[in-house]
Amino acid sequence: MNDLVIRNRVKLVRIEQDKHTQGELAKLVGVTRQTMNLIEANKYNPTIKVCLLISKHLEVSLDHLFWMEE
Amino acid sequence: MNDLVIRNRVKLVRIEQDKHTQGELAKLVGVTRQTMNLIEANKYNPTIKVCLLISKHLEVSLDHLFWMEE
DNA sequence: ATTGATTGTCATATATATATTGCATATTTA
DNA sequence: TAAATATGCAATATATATATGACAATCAAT
Repeated sequence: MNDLVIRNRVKLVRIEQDKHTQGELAKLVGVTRQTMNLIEANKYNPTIKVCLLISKHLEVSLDHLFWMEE
Repeated sequence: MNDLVIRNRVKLVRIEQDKHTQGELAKLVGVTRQTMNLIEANKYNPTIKVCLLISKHLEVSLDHLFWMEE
């Protein structure tokens, strides 16, 4: 439809916190590591449910984690 | 996987603002009215892209619009 | 009462988010 | 420097978000 891109700083925040591996976060959220990998690489457009779970486990707001670019 | 529910106040905010009809908001966001209807009825788990577009056009934060309940 | 606009909802089709398995490459740690 | 762990990324399968078209129900303004 539009060519706007969804970006996130999941990987950045996860690494900064040095608390979970990609696989651990995936497990906490309830998705596979591959799905988390694609989300972190900004190659997916995840559902709000997954985003809310990531936000919860990383303890940062949705708005801080996800945004739009043109 | 889990039985947690995603809720939103899209309809509430839209009606309060008295600015767009369901169909107009759908068009602005780039989805069909039916999709917007299901989102407003909390029967869908929309993608973050759609959520960000709704948030943008209603001019409220993601965190204010979407949350989780157990 | 009737018309027009808005909304709820159905049934079917398509696109894509997510799962599964597997393997190669980094990165860390002993 | 080897072994263990973490990450990136294929290919294919499945579940579900979204589209399409249509119609009934609700509500507002005649």
